[in-house]
Amino acid sequence: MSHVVALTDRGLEFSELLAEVFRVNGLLLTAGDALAQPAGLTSARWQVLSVVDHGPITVAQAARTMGLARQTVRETVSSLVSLGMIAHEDNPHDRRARLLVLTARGRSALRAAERRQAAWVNHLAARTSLPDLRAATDLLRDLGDLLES
Amino acid sequence: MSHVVALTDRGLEFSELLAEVFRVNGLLLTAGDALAQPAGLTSARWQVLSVVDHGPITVAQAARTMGLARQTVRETVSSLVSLGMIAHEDNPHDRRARLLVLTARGRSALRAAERRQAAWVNHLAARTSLPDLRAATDLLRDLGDLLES
DNA sequence: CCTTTTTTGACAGGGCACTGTCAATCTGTC
DNA sequence: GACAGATTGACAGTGCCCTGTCAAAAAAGG
Repeated sequence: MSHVVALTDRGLEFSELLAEVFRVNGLLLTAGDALAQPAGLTSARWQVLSVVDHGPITVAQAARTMGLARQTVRETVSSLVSLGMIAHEDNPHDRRARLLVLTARGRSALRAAERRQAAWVNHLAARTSLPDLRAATDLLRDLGDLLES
Repeated sequence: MSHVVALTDRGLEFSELLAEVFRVNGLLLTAGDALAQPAGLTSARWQVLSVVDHGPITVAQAARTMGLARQTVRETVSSLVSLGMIAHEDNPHDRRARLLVLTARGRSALRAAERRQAAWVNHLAARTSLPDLRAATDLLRDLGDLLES
């Protein structure tokens, strides 16, 4: 056992969970893009539209809301502006930070994606046991809290 | 309820699980990078080293093993070659596809990362209930299978 | 007020994933 | 052996995430 690293049995089980998290995450991203594509969106653009839909907001505020870097949101916003889905409005409170608003095109793309997503989520959720679902969510939440500390 | 999309109660619970998967995935990536950094690695480079560690392999084979595009692995390999952690060997069976092998530097970086990871996993695993852990893994596995179909 | 600190959008550059394309090479078939 | 199809590494381009830097604007404090 020269190069084998010491993992406890528990550690091994845990590693399997981590692997599944990675796998499901990847599959979810793919599924998200598949849901977004017919609306002319990607997952990232969808998420931005969804945040802007809650009301006029600046890039920096949106980035904080989404837990992303300002620059990341800025890039996505700039492509959404090119697509005519987001427009700028002057911000009376801050001359630097213009407000983002949805255009009609942006709003209808968002609604289309949301309708598709709702059907998809309901379909998947109907195939899962509710108690198991809650238990798994709780465990992941605890794990997330543990990882954050 | 003009713009509200129809999500069942079950669908709502399910959405929470999805949010936790995204959150934990992000935290795991950050943790992985933190584990890799002292060894002079990133998560992606670490994964490539780990695959190459199982024996000489070509870029295309490694990409298939890891479930990534050839080009992605090619880029990471090229940076690892620049770092002196991976070397090329002629492949007697295919003149195009040279074999990748670990250098001494690559091997020691990999071992260092693995040692740190083992300690980290064991530490986290010790703080989690074993039955809950198995249940969550199973649910995610089923969900992954469902998503793949 | 005026100065210091913070916030903001913009720019530059890097990491990691993808797709599409191409020529070279390998493989299977006739 | 020759030809057709698959595989391979390399190149080009895209998306999405990050950090660091900068000047302008806003906010905070004296």
